[in-house]
Amino acid sequence: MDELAQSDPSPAAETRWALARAATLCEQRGTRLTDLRKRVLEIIWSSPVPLGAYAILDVLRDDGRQGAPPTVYRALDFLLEQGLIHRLATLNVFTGCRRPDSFHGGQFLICRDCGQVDELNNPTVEALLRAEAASRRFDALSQMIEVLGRCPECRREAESHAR
Amino acid sequence: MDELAQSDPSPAAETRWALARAATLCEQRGTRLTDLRKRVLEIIWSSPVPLGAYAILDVLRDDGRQGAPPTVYRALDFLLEQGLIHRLATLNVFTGCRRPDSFHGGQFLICRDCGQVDELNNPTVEALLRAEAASRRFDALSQMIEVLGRCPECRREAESHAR
DNA sequence: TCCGTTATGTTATAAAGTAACAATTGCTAT
DNA sequence: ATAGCAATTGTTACTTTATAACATAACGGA
Repeated sequence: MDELAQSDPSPAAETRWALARAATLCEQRGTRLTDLRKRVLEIIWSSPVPLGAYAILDVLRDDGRQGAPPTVYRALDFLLEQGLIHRLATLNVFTGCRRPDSFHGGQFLICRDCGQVDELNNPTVEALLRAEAASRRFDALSQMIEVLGRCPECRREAESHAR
Repeated sequence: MDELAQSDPSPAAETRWALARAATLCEQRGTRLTDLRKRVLEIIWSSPVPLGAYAILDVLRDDGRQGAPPTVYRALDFLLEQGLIHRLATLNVFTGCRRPDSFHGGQFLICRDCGQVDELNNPTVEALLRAEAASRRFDALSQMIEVLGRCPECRREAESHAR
């Protein structure tokens, strides 16, 4: 199992899957998924929308844990390095990665209204961009694709209000 | 003329082209390219690398102009709305748009080392992403693609140092 | 020329991210 | 087991990026 199934599992099941997968991957790689890092990953997966660093920090504090910004940012850096989360630069938020086994560029649909995110996986797009880079002798290290717009629910919502 | 020629004009010529094009477009659209907005656009085009808002503000102050952050951000908002510049979210910087006539998503190669930026224009990628969005009933408003890596010069540089 | 709209000036503050150093934890080799 | 080293976390202070709110000025049509 290296990809989260598309069968729309419950959020709690997704979170369990992500944590278990992360633990396995870190063990294989000889990196340490500490309590703090695991908790940050859990917080990210437990949220229906991507969270900013300070929102994560608030949850940690609610846990009763001590913490300052560097606490969160260091955990986030680790999770990013391990490919367990993505950072959405246009919104300064973080979201769990659904295919943490293969390092890959992020492809996201981001709802401008509700903040929900859908992760795409279009290998053709990735290949085309790699080819564009190569043709310009550019050494591509990472790809980030962020499509901003409106998710189906918010779209329906907006249309019903318009009437 | 609706696209900056690929024949590698001088930076000064590029800047002149961009300012003239912007003036025409704004007139056509009935929007006002004021002195401040024009100057900010000129500052952006005159720089070999994309600039952050505060770097632009520094130049404005060197001009002898009064100014605070909102001064710059408002001008930038206008230029973004008009499609005259792009914002590179991963770096919090702004760069001139080479095809300001057609609103379009940005596709960029960004050099991690020197900060230089190359704007791509791959309609296939754009169409594929639009199709992905549509198949999920997602209403796509804008696409942002940022490929981070190393430009040919910095690549050569790095390789020569490695020896 | 008056008036409403749009743009800019100004002050203050919010939000996001990092530097630097101290304290702690965990692992390894004796 | 334990000394010593490396990795992680705690803590303080700060930098950078961005916006809110309100005052002033410029512009453009009745």
